[in-house]
Parts: sequence; structure tokens; C-alpha cells
Amino acid sequence: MLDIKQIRQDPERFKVGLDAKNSGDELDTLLNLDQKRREAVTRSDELKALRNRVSGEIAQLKKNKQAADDKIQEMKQVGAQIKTLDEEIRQVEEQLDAIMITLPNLPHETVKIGESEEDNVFVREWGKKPTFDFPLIDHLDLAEALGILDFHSAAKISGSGFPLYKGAGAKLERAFINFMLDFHVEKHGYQEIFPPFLANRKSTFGTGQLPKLEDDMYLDNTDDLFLIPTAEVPVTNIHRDEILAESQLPIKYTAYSACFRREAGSYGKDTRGLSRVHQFNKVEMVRFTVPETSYEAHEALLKDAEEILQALNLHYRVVSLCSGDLSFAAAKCYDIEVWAPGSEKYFEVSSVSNFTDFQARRANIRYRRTSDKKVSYVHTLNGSGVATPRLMIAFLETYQTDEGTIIIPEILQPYTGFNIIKTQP
RNA sequence: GGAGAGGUGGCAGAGCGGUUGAAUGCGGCGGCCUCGAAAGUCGUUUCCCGACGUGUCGGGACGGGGGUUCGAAUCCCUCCCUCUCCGCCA
Repeated sequence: MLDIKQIRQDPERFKVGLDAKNSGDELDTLLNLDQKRREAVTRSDELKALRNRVSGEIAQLKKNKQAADDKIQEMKQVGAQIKTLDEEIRQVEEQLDAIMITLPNLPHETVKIGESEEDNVFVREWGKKPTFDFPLIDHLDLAEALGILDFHSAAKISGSGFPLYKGAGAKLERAFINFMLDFHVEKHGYQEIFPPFLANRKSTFGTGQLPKLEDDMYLDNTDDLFLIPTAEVPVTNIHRDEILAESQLPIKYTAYSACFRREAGSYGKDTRGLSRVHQFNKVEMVRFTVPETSYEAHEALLKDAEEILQALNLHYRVVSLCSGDLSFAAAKCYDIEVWAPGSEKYFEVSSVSNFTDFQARRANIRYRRTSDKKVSYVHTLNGSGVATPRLMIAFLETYQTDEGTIIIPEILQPYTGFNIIKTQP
């Protein structure tokens, strides 16, 4: 959520920022409604002040056993006026909110103005594309031949786009998760969280999925709960409606969760095998910081995610999203794309975003400054560290042998308990 | 799912129609005391909205929403949540 006071003070800045995010220009309507609201609030407050004063007088009169009927009659009128005004205010606020909740965060000054993915900026790469002296197979053919991935059974159980891992494949998936969690806890100092996988409307609104992305989430209608599309939702909402002490910041959480996405209408491009699925596993990192340090934290978060791929010795590149490709709540975002040699493609395995005070304002997450005891909004950030399906793609394709087996790098062996994946029985 | 109890400030816990933003205690912060600390003691300690000389004034908030009333933390309705017991269940 943006700050209506800031918009009021400097509409031009917001106009420019929203344009950069290809977002509608409802600013004039918004400012008119804001004006209307403030005028009505002032009138209502004046009447309430009158009512409070006279009600006090009535109380005195009654105490002294004197008649107060004329004052009571008068206040009855005032009460009716207040009711009408408050109803008017409620309606104006409803219209105001309807616009406010659809306005995206403004892009940071370092973000390139652009339309789409095409305009994203290359930041850096790590390692290089590995070379092989035998013909490569892509992850789906590899995994099905090895018997570690079974989409056919999953389709029978649930539908298309649900992975089912078997044997060493299941163990490898679990190894990824445990390896990443331990890494972030032990090397990067995050506190581990195991959150609920279903979240209510307030939570999904707080992180910015609602209202725009409602159709992208699975909804349990009976209880009005959403299957989380990312652990960002429950973990960020841990501190919803709280005022933290500055001394508590920064807060660093990491959490594994299953993630559920309907991915409606995304059939066609880039959907082969594990590249786009309805349910996947992800280890997420979430940070809460004071505003002054959020961009430093953003860079640190990016490095925390990168180190996972470095530890697994997988080649990747980092891009900085242009304004038009930024998500609704993000002010700045890096994507990490891992190289999959069999598919000959880069796959996005991590999005690392700074939401500044946008989510904090929606979720009402604040902190009290030590210096002047004033309360203001924290900055929230998160990044995948990382999502497993595309990691699996890159991993299988990078570590394949000419015999169709998969070599497990040493760092992962304590988690898998084996050093090679051969055809499953 | 059924029955009962309850949701008040950072926490505990009063108030149950008329200066109650809210007693009291704990915690926090500041002063005094002390070489220093503890103890003691005095003071202080919520957030949101609006107006303007930015500090003051006005309004609002006692789980959320609605109602009754001149006036609601206090009465009524409704939803949510927590606890206890019963039922069901991994």
C-alpha cells in the first residue's frame, strides 16, 4: 500500500513511478476522494465535539436532578447528522480503498524503466556453462528413465502439473530442502520457521497477493483459506499488526514450505517436466529491516541465495528486473537464473525482492525507533533460497553421465546418503 | 462438530451506561539515593485520523463489524479467536 499523505504532498513523483510500472492513472480521482474525505471528517469531528460537550452537561444536570430534555432533543438531531456524515465518509473511504489497494509499489531509483522481461538488466554471472563429451539428455527424459520422477501417477492422483518423486528422487528432493535450510541457518544466521501452509485473506492481502492474484491461488472455499503460493505469506505475516522494537531488527527468517500455484493459462511455453508445476518445494528467506538498511539487506539476501548454487557448483546468472517486470509489491527485484545444459536454457530459481514499506503498510508491521521513540513502518524483503523444481532440472542435467546416471556432489552426500543415482528398481 | 468460560494498555488484571485512554501490580524509561549496584522513592510510559503557526487543539479506538442510547469498555445482535470438557481423528 502506498501512503496517501505522501501522494497528497507530491503527486507528480507518484505519477512518474506508477507509469513506470504500467499502472493506471487514477491519481486525480484518488486525490479528489481524499479531499472529500478530509472535509467530511472535519465536519463530523466538529459535531462529535459538540455532542461530547453537551453530553457532559446532560450528565451534570441529571446529577443535580435538573431537567435536560431540550438538550437531549437537540443532541438527538446532532446524532442523526453525525450518522449521515459517517455513512458518507464510509462510502468515500470504500472508493478510496478500492483504488489504493490496486496501486503497486513504486520502483526504486536504480531500477531501469522498461516494459517487460526484454528490458531486464544483466548483473553478473557465476561459473560458466559446463562442457560434455557426450550427447546430453534433458531432465524429464533422464528422470523418467531413472524412475525417480513419475508425472503419470501424479496426473492420475491429482491432475497435470503435479510432480511425484520416487526412491532416490524423493530422497534427493528432501536432501535439497534440508541442505538449504541448514545452510541458511548455520552460515547466514537465519532463524528457521515451519509455517502453516494455508493462510487467510488478511495474510494474503498483507503480502500483496490479494486482490490482484486471487485467481492464481488455490482456495479452500469452505473455510476461506488460501493454499500459500510461497512461504513469504505466512512468514511475513508473523509480525502483522505489531510494533517491533528497533533493537529486534533486523529479523531474518528462513522457512521451508510447499508452494501451490494454479498457473492458470500458462500452458505452452516453458512447461515441460518440472519447469512449471502446481505444487513445489521452496526454502524462502524473509528479512525485516529498518528503512535505512533495506537496500544493503537486499544485496546480502541476493548473496545468501547465490551461495546455494555456488555450493552446488551450478552455473547461474543474475538479472535486475526492469520496472515493467517488477511484481506488484516490489520496489526492486533480482532474479537468479540457473543454467540447465540439457535444456540449454536458464531457469529462474529465485526472486529476491525489496518491498520497502509496501507490505509493511498493508500488514501494519511497524517498529519504534530507539532515538526518538517514534513509530514507523519496517521494510520487508524476501528471496527464494531456492525453489527446488528448477534446481532439480539444472542439477540432473549438470550432473548426468554418459550412462544416464547422476553423480551427487560431495556437499550433498551427507543429506542423500548416496553418491550416485542409478535406475530405480 | 457439541457444551461452557473468556477476549481490556508490553504483560497480569480491575472496571460492567455519564471527564475511564482506562484503577492496581509487574515490566520499561528518567530523576533522587549509592563509590557502584540492588532495595527504596518520586515522576513517566498506547496508537490512528483531522486542522492549523509542528506543537497544540479536536475526533476515534477496550478482538472485528453492526445495533440500542443524549451518552457504550460497560446493554443487545453477529462474526472471529483463545481456553476447558465431550465427540471425531493423523
